[in-house]
Amino acid sequence: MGRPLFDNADFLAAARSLAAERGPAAVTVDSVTARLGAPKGSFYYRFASRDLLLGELWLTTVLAYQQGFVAAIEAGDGLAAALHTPAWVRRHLDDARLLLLHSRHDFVQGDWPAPLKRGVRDQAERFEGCLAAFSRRAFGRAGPSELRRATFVLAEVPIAAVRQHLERREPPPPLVDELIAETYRAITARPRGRG
Amino acid sequence: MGRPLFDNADFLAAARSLAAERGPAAVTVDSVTARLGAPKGSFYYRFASRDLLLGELWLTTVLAYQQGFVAAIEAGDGLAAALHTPAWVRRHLDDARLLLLHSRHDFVQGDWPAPLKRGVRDQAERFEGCLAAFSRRAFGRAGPSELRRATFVLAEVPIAAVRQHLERREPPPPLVDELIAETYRAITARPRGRG
DNA sequence: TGCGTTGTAGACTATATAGTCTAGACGTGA
DNA sequence: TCACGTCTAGACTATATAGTCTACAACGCA
Repeated sequence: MGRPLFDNADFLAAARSLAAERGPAAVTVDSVTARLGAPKGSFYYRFASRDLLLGELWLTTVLAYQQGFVAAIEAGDGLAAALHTPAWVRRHLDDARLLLLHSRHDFVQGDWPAPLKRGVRDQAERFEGCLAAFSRRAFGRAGPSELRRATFVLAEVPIAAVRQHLERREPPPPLVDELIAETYRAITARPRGRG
Repeated sequence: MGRPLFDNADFLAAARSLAAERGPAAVTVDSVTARLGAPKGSFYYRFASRDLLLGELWLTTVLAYQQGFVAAIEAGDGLAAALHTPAWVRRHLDDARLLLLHSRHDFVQGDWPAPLKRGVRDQAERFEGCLAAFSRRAFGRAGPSELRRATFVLAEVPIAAVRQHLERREPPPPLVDELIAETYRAITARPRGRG
């Protein structure tokens, strides 16, 4: 042997399926290489550490998820942004399990590997930019409480509505979209409060 | 040496604070006994396994949390049940972190220790009973989609609204209650749909 | 054909962890 | 005061894991 039998993508794919099946904690260097039939040396030849593998796994997944969300916001369609979560989940059940059933800290604890830090920061800033843009459009300004409202309606509620179906490995039913949409309308309706 | 220096409650308290600070994974037999200055033998004299400790920790916490929720449902006050989450979180920040920031499976993976199984099952049944009761009252029946709505408005949304504050170790601001209440009214309002 | 680069191969080390086991200290009741 | 039961004490075992290190195989190029 001597020529490449495994590349970065192989390791990432094995890690991805393990994480979807059994959670990020089950993604060990041994389990990944075993699934691939690869020796440990090949793994460490390509990834400096387990953290780098898991960080890359998380980051690529969150970017893929965020893409449609950002597009909806840029198109000025807040409801579509809120409904992006169930839609994406239906198309990418495994990736969704990986991303939405676990926290970022279940992938990499403590400091993130330097090569990924900027990527994570950019991702977060882009997301916050979306919240601010939406906030201005829907609520007229992007102060703290408007941003809090935006987070609630665009992120927290959609993710919460989808979670139990991810746990059961099933696509969220249409009712989930209804619940998200009804909440969206209530929270973005101009005259707020109980009266 | 000889007479009891530590009892079950001591170990549970040490585990509780560790879990709140650093998550259930950080609750190891060594970390718990170290925090207490107790020897390992004392721990295993009282708990058959780490799983038993963590299971008991989770179960007692979820029961404490559920108590106010059940009371609100039995009083026929659905909104109070939805707002119970932020209220309880404010009074028990540490326990709330422990309970709401992690899944049950982060405490005990695989099969639960036999002595706890029944407790967990009863707890789940009681919760489902509440959902059904609320469902009947708010939606007229307790079919699958009404139960799904009930879960959304009584559990998923309140917990989601509170999460980011738990992560920051801060009490949820009043705005969180507003968001939950507005959602509650929208979802339980009689004439549904977009019209 | 020989040599250097790239990557495979897997034994090896270090460390964290759950759980076991034996010794013995202390209090209590006979 | 003695024997026994309760509980502390901590060394010990087994296992999982991240990461290291040395050997060498295959390929391309001179």
